[in-house]
Amino acid sequence: MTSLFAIVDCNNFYASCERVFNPALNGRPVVVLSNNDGCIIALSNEAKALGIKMGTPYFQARPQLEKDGVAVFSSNYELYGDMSRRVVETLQQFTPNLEVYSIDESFLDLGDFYKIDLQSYAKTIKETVFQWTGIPVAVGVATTKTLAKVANRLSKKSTKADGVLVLTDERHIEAALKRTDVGSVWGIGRRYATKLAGLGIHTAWDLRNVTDGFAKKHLTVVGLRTVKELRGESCMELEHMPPAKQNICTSRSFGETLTELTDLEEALATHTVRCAMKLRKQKSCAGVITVFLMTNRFTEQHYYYSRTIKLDSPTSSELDLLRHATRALKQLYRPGLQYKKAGVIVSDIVPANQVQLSLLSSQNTERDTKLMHVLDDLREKYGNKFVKYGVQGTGKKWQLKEEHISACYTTDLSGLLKVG
DNA sequence: TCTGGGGTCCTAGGACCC
DNA sequence: TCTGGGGTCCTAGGACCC
Repeated sequence: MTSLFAIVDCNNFYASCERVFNPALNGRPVVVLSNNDGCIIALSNEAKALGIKMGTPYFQARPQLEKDGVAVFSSNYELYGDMSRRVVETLQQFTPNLEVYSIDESFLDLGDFYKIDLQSYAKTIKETVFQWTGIPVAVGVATTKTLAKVANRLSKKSTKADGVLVLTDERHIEAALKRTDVGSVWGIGRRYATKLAGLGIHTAWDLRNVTDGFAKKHLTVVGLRTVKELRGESCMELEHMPPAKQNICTSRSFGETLTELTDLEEALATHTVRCAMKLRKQKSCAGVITVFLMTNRFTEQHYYYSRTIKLDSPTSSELDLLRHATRALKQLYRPGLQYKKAGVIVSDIVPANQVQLSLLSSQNTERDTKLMHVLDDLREKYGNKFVKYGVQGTGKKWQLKEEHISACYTTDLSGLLKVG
């Protein structure tokens, strides 16, 4: 029984989301910026054609963006998250065996679909998603996830394929792998690509033909799996239910550099609350909390300052976590430093129902748990800003720079009032 | 002046134990 | 002077993904 996977990948996802609600942008170059309007993280095809590169700092690209009339957006994750959900719901019409791999990619298990015409089936998926959501996607089909990724990538490059490529024929696979740089293979990053080039491996086809021993020696067991997948031997299963996260991190750069303890406290308190909410959402508790502060990593050698605290017993209460985060911050803080970013990481994560309570704290814990339920419900109904702590402050100073944010078309009803 | 955020997995080496 | 060997746990660092 051979496996069969499709990967559905949204084209230039964030840029496409902006377009869905602003059709005047069709045919125009569009870019989307990272948090704080820092870097370019998404480009429409027209923007790519202008030679603009992913990851370029906004301030560097700005002259060209203005000259070429590129539409620029701050990232709007509320909008992208909602559009992502719509795409997934559409895909679920095709199969329940689906893995949401990232905000803009899903794997579909087509294990039993060999008998059907895969080419026209994949085309139907693509057309349906566009019809229902307005998001253009590309579909790659193959016997392993890694080969499906290759197919997906090539489907976007060929006008003949037009966003749909089924890669099951051995001759086609060979041709496809010969046309794929080794660095474009899923699992081979920049470092490995450079290393492999030094060893005479330049294409995906070269990589497919190395020995197992070579792969393991130079790329570890992870790379060996990639090589096997290129040969058509499926080593990566579909993951229906993503496992609970083992670390959860919430961090942001500040809109401007901060020096005062109280400003840092406000920012960190907000990150801590969000971290606790993520923790509770996956029904976990954390045994360790780390607070970090960063100064300018581009100009200073020592820019990362962190403090890790082991908790008496794992918790998901933001009251507990706030107390420890504040204590850690006070130990970390040095007057006179120009801080650019702060964050909270919780780790040593265990399922909430497995937490052993220490006898002394159990009464508090029970009360906290009830309180957290109430807070989560209120935030669900009225939004995150509805319930805030004094220590979170007004946030004016540290909040993100978002000079080009679009409206939350899909979730924000107040937008309708403004228009009407 | 400006340069994102949030994750995973593997390996090597040191600490520690018997 | 000499100072085994094997197992486990933890951490830091390095690689990758979107």
